[in-house]
Amino acid sequence: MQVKGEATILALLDSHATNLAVGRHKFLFQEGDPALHFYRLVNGTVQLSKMRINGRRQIVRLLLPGDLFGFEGGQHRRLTAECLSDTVVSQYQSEMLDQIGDGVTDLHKALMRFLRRQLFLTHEHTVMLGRQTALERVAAFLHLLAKRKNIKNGEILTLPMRRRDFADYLGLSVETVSRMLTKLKDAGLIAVLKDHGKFIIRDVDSLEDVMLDAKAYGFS
Amino acid sequence: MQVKGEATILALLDSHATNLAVGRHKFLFQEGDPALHFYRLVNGTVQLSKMRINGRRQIVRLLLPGDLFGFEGGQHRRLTAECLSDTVVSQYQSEMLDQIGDGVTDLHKALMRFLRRQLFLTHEHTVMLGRQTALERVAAFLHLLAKRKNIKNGEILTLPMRRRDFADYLGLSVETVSRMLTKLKDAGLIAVLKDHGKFIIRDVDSLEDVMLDAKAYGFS
DNA sequence: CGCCTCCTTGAGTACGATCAAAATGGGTGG
DNA sequence: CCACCCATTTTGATCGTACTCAAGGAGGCG
Repeated sequence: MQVKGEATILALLDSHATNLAVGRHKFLFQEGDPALHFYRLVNGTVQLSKMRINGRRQIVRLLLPGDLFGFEGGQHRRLTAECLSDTVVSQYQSEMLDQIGDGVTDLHKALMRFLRRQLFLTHEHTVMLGRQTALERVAAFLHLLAKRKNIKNGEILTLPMRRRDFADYLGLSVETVSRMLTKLKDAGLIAVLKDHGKFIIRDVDSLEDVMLDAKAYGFS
Repeated sequence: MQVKGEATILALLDSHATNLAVGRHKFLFQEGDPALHFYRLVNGTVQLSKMRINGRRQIVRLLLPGDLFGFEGGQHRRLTAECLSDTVVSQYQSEMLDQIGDGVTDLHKALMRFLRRQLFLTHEHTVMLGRQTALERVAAFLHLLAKRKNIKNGEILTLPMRRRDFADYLGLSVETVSRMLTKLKDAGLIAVLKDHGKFIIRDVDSLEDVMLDAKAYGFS
């Protein structure tokens, strides 16, 4: 079933494909590039990675022949695609994702957009777990929720999770989460209310700084 | 644009929706359940998690109102969805994902399936980075590639990555990867060839055991 | 042959986990 | 309303895993 599906993709796409040969250690695209195409890996190996400000890198996906990639969403690349070996890819216009099939409903387009966004968000999570310290993770989580819930400095962030859930999201122990919250509290970036699920966000921007590089911000 | 997209989803889906109210700490579904529906979170907070054999848990996604979930793919749930607060969700038949829009092409269906599979794979990666030891990660990576490339005991696994890439995929340092490979070599599960990109896989099943729980297998 | 890159091994350190105990708070029943 | 109990969080002490820094080996290529 899966195989049949992939064969179908191949057949339908091939009439619109441009084939590219790319050398070892060459980049197909890099973070920030405009996202004009998506790809199908024909031969070779490609890795998708993200680079953090402090130079630490996380590879979020390893691609083998048959894999599609480069449609993670958005106008610009949020990932870097590097060829690990001499590689052949088929290249397609990104617009095809919306155009193919005249009867494609808005619903389907929206679902696709949603899935692509999920993929992006999961990649962010991957980077966090692979390449951020405990303090950076806790700061990143609070920052994420503050942004998503549009919470300004001085306002209350409510999240109904217990510390156990908090820890299991961040890949840490309960105790470490608690300690990092205390650190952020002592630094004046948040206040922890008696109701343990509520925090006052005192300084969103500093949370972002800590999230990006706790050491550069001045923590230990 | 994003907002408009989501509003469109809402409007189109609502005619087919069943609304559910679910209490705090109740499960919407658990790993292994048949996957008959997908959902839209109307109110409350839901978390998607995976439990490892040794009892360690990783939350792979936190859902807020407006988020869609439950279409990660496959016949059975690979995630557990737990309500963190009293929650309202709209429930839809999974079949709608394939049926809606008569003009939906095989290409679009295949792309959707592919995206859903990617999401699943990324979740696996997330669990690895959040809740597996260095040795378990290295074993898991070799096991993954051996399976994917259909390599049997005694055969050669070629991966054109350098140790740097290996490490950045696993969220480890180069030195740690090297040490863990040596451990696996000393235990007789692999052999490391002079050409550093090639390994002989000596015992796929044991690699899987180590990947699942290195301590239970007998390491350190 | 010699240089350069990559990998491995070694020594010491540090971050976060684990184990243990104290503090805080919520809920229940008297 | 208060006293008690239980669950949860915080804090403390110790331990262990993986990181960092450093040196040594092994291949590849000119």
